[in-house]
Amino acid sequence: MAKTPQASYPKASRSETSRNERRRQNNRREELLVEAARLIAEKGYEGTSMRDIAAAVGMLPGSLYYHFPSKEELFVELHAQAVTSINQAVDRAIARESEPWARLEAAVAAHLESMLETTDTIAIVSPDFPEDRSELNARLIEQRNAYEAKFTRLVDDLGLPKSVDRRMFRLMLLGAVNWSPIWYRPKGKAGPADIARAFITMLRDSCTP
Amino acid sequence: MAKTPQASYPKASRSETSRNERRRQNNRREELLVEAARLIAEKGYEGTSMRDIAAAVGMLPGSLYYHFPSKEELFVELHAQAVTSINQAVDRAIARESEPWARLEAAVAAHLESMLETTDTIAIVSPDFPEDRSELNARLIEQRNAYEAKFTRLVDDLGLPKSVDRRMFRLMLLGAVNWSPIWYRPKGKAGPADIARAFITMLRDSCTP
DNA sequence: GAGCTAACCAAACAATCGTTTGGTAGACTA
DNA sequence: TAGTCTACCAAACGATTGTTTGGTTAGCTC
Repeated sequence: MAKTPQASYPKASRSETSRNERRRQNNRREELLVEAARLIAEKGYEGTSMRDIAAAVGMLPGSLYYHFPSKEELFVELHAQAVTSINQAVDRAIARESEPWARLEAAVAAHLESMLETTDTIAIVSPDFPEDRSELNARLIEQRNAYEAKFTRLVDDLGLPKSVDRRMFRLMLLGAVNWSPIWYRPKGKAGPADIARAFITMLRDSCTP
Repeated sequence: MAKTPQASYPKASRSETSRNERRRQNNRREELLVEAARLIAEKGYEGTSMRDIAAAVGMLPGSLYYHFPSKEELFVELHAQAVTSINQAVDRAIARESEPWARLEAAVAAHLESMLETTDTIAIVSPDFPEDRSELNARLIEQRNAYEAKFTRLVDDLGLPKSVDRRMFRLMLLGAVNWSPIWYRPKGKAGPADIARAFITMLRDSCTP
């Protein structure tokens, strides 16, 4: 009973024998999350019913509640998974660069790629839940805080002139990036890397000749 | 039976006497739209039921269908109203300026003010409907096309160097602007005009010293 | 092979959803 | 004053929602 692990999924067994961890356990759970992500990305949170998710994996609606205590909890876990995934992708990207502007551009490109290429992430990182579901929103925002702090650091490292508001700089860049799923078309000639380069270039270099 | 006028609301009368147009008609209809906008801005489209809207104006749920043929149609009209409102606000704003960058900044400020100050417009202009409701989305996009074309013209007038992709410029700016309701807090010291100035400054002037 | 439990099935629950149908009070027209 | 039409009320319809409850089976340990 150490610091309330709160594992909603069944524990491996009572014995702590590390042999054969997790046994046959959580088989469909991962598959469930994948299908749920796909459906929610396509039809939205409200537009996707528990029956839809269950049918996608060939289960009955009630069976979902063996794996997740509620629909909201399912989404929170989905959101956490998406944030972790993007976080890792961004970390790998900025590790390859050293120059500050190049690092920021790589981070933006990785963020864009996660949102635009892997369809599952769309509408998850940018869930735009209505305000009245405040407790849900609070948990989602908390999950994203560490991620956004990473961009604060990247912007700080740019050594911008003091006349430039660094917070506004970050909000403008991330806003433009997060909005891109709205207008992005996969068949277009501009991929994530192109968009990232264009955005960074417009901020770094002056647009007035 | 001329080209299917399809007026869902009742015609003033059979006679075409222009005296006393619209009589006492459409009394609560306007009030209905106002309350619907307020509720949808607060709880989202799916989160707002026809019963909620009816209760807000003191009517019974079924009575809404005297004014609107469906919930979707109600929203489409709401969206059209919001787009028109923003359109007019932007027009008034750019009419006061002559220098191209000042005109663009004024347009952005007006757009931001419409989204951030008048709460009714939030989540209406940026409805982010799931993809599967394609026919609804198509109609909303059509309503916004004329509005977005206005920004295309404003950007063209800037006389940007040929190295700058004007489409990307517009998408970046509008993306950053449309995302701002996510992080904007009314009690903050940066109002719509401040945000507009910051965004435009970062694009016009170089961020590298 | 007895016992246990993870991982489901089967069937319902109450609530809510958008919408329809039939009726009606009151203002207006003729 | 009779008739018409607007702007609702009253009550339901069927469908769908998230969720619960009790049973069942297959794989594991002992």
